[in-house]
Amino acid sequence: MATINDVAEKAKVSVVTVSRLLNHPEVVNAKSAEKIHKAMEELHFQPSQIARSLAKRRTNTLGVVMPDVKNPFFNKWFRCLEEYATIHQFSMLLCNTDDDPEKEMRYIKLMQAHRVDGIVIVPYAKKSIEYLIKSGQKFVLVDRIFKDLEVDFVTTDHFRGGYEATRYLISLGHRRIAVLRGEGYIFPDAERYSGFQKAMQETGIQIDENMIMNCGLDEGKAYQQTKELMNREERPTAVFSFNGLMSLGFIQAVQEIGLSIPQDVSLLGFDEIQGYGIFRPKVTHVIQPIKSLGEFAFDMIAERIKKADSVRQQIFLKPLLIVGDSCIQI
Amino acid sequence: MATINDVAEKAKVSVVTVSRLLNHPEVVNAKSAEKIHKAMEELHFQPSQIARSLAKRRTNTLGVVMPDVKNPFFNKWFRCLEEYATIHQFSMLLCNTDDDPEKEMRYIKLMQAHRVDGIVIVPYAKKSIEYLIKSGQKFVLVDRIFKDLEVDFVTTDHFRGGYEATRYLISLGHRRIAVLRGEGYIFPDAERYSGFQKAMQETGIQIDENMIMNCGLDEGKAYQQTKELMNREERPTAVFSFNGLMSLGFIQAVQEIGLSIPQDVSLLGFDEIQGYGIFRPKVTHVIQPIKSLGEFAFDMIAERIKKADSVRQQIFLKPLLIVGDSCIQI
DNA sequence: TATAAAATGTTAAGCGTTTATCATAATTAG
DNA sequence: CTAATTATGATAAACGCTTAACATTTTATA
Repeated sequence: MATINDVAEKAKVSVVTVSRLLNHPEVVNAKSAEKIHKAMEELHFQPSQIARSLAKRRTNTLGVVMPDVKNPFFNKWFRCLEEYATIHQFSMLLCNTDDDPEKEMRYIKLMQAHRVDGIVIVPYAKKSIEYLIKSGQKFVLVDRIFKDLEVDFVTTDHFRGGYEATRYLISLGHRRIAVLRGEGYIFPDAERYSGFQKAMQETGIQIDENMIMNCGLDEGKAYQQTKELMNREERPTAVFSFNGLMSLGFIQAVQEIGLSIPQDVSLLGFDEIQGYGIFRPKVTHVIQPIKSLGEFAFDMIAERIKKADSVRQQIFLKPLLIVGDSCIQI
Repeated sequence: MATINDVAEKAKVSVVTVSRLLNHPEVVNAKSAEKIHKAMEELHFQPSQIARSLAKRRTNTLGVVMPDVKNPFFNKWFRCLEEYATIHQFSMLLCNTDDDPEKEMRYIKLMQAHRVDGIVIVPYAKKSIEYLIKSGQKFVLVDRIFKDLEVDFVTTDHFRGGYEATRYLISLGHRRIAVLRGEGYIFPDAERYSGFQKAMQETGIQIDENMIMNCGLDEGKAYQQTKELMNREERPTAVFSFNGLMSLGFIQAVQEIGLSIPQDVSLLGFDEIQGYGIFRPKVTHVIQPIKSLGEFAFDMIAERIKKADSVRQQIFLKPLLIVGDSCIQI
């Protein structure tokens, strides 16, 4: 591949002028610029980001470390981040940890070896974050945070999401509310649950611990738990499901049992279901401002890259309750 | 961040020895190796991939250019590729084209600027591939190919998938078979349809063009088309849906109309449905060897990187028909 | 202990850029 | 036409590593 020298030669200017055009186009005059551009075209020249990175100590690339792009929430978020970052001339190195602490650590170090300018991470282990801090790495946390760590982050206000959803169910007259939740020690899940608790307490409703179902992460577990739950003598009148996949498992199980939503049980879900647009009844659900989660994440890391000592930012974004037809007044 | 010089100094060896350890560990003896490793640890040293890349003219990174990670098929594939590539010490720069030719072109050039060792691409525009060829870029095509282009590729044998699925439906006695297809000019879709045609012709069944429904890409269109299709006087006895999202749209529409699968209509889908594991009836579907698509893609590009003149590889992988309960004999 | 082999060091160039400094040339203004 | 501006050039060092060639030291072997 052609180098800057080849371009200079072909355009009959010095390499310095070419470099100037690349980095400070305003200081080279129109004629030269044109000659150089022409030479670049002809040679299919693309300045080596590698060499530039080395010289400028800036790679213009971001490391994105997340649990799993297969997860619909994360892949939507990633796309938003990518789109926004691309506009700002950043590329992304992507890796998936599967919530495995060792992978997470390994990948973080890999990103550092690549000298990414910053890391955007949806973390799993606190230890990883402590390492990031102590190694002086610039980074921002997304979605999952650690309350006692003084770092930049942007996340949905999961507590509020859980709270408002629950209040909504209560306002419809529901008292026996079941919860399909995931890994309780992960921030979003824990917060949503706290929100749920608060709403229940505030309104003086006793939480029935037997109706708090732990469903891991996938729809299979939620499906099984639902079968068990809905075949009890005393069924819940409403179910609050903590993510889209669980909602799916719930719906399927309920259908098989021969019950219907919302006549027999109301459903309120967190996040969307893949292909949800056509589901009937439309499920009432809490959505997260995914686009903003991507854009804030970028803005924050960009800011931090610009000045290491810029003020710390901790942003909680408001979730939104989308009312469908899956919850009824009782 | 510490450099190789700092390490050398701390370990009281020359930089060359450190470099040797990094690149040809077999030539440095155990004691020195240990000293150096210790120094690296203490300094949190990570060799700069940037500097290494520049010196070695090798980045050990792959550019992955694909339509959209949000697509369940692609994100599964990407994960397989990532996992396998990581084992072989490759990192991945990822970008999504949304099947926009201009984005595709821009991203390809971006990858080149980053001097990726190779590009793995699920292409959209033929023009992009022609550019790749003429610029001497090393690359492999995945899933979507151009038959008249002499390049490395790995893809599912979509023709065979379409053919075998159709033969299966025919073997169950179906004659009025409808197809929910997507963008016909994209290779997989076109091939699946050709396979369908061949099977129909071979068995002397007339294709009813009115039952070939174009559904774009999303479940919404498939949903609408299904509603139209299934409300006709003469309904198909079976439907062959070309992807998971469409199957979803179909299922929902059929349910709403009040028909059931497979009693009123059989369904055979290509690819899986998100959360399909719990769907009842289990839908009969053709699956692609996603893992192999990832691993072959990597092996091929790795081979090509090793020797530019290695023999061209064009691989068609066998799809697999998974029989569920969504198709019945009539 | 002499000799061969293995490990390390020294030096230097190179990868493709950027950037600073200073000098010179071209253009514009007065 | 001269002085002030503006644009370019020449030169060189730097970014952090690799690699080759050769010299020297250390270790193992006979």
